[in-house]
Amino acid sequence: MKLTEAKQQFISSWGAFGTHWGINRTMAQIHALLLISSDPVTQDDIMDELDISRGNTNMNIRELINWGLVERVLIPGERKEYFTAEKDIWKVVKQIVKERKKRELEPMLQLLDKLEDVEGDKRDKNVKTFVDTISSIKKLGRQADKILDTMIKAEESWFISSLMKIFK
Amino acid sequence: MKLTEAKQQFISSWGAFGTHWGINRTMAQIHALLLISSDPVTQDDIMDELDISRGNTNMNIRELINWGLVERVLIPGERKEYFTAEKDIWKVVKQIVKERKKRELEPMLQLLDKLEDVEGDKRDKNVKTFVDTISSIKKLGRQADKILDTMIKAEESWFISSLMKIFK
DNA sequence: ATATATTTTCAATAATTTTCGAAAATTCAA
DNA sequence: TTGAATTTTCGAAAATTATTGAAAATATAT
Repeated sequence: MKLTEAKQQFISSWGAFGTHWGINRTMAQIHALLLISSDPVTQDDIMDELDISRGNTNMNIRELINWGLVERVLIPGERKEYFTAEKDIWKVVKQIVKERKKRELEPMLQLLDKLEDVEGDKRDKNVKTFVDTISSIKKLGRQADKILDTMIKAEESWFISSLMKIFK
Repeated sequence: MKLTEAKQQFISSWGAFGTHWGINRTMAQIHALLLISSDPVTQDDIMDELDISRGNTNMNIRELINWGLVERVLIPGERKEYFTAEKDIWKVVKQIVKERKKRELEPMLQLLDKLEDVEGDKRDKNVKTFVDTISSIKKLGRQADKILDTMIKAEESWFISSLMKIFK
């Protein structure tokens, strides 16, 4: 397979992949493009390559910057801004985990805390099922939270080799 | 907080939560409702409770069944079908992991295999960056795949306690 | 300062996804 | 069989989300 074709396939699949994870197609495609670009690229490069409008490109680049996945690069003597993505995939994964934990897991755990002390007789089957479900979700969520914290701080080598020892 | 209010909050947040994960709101809400229902419920119960149409309810129940998260229950002497969700959250998580692994991770790994042997000179910076990125994603993906396999087969007690030992 | 290049914003539009609801199909008891 | 109860399908409508493109804002060079 030719490089050009391979690049296109990667960008397109990464985009489709993103949509399964609540990330919009364009944002994931821009990220893919930056991941496989050896040098920093400009907004116009991205527009050309992906054939999308200036506004759309700009919005999604900013969103990627918010997520901590992309950063601006200043090239001396150049007027335009350049962008580049972190290439170390372990760092990328950790960054995504960190953000999603903050945006999703933590608020969910807070809500579960509140919901768990619903008033009512625990002998009432409805109350019992509700409370039991909520607390088991919470319990698992808290454990996941701790494990993810460790992961976010860990080096890939340490983390993966620890897991591999357990899981053969 | 009253049970009714707590239930509503849980259903609504679980729905919002779902949308961050590529699951549509209604499907997640139906799942939430079933999770906290002590007894099996009918399609009409769900329609009433969530105030959604028959078609929508039916489609999403079927989708939940596809995902292996909900099952039909036959109640002797009753004409209507009843539905119920697995209440053991560890099983729910494993089932979701299993499905997403099959639907997303595995196809992605297959694609990466193909993309990795792109033709071209490895000394070309563009080729090199592409191949390096693809192979590092693949490497991490394969490791994740193995770990998830172990998890899918594991008992919660064993799995979590193993992790907790490592991660304190 | 002024002109020029570049980035950002945002209202309008387009595309996509979700939902509805009524009709068709199926199931099952009599 | 028939007919009532129930489930499923599917085209159209509604809602949501993504994208455009042009104007406004900002930054930089002359």
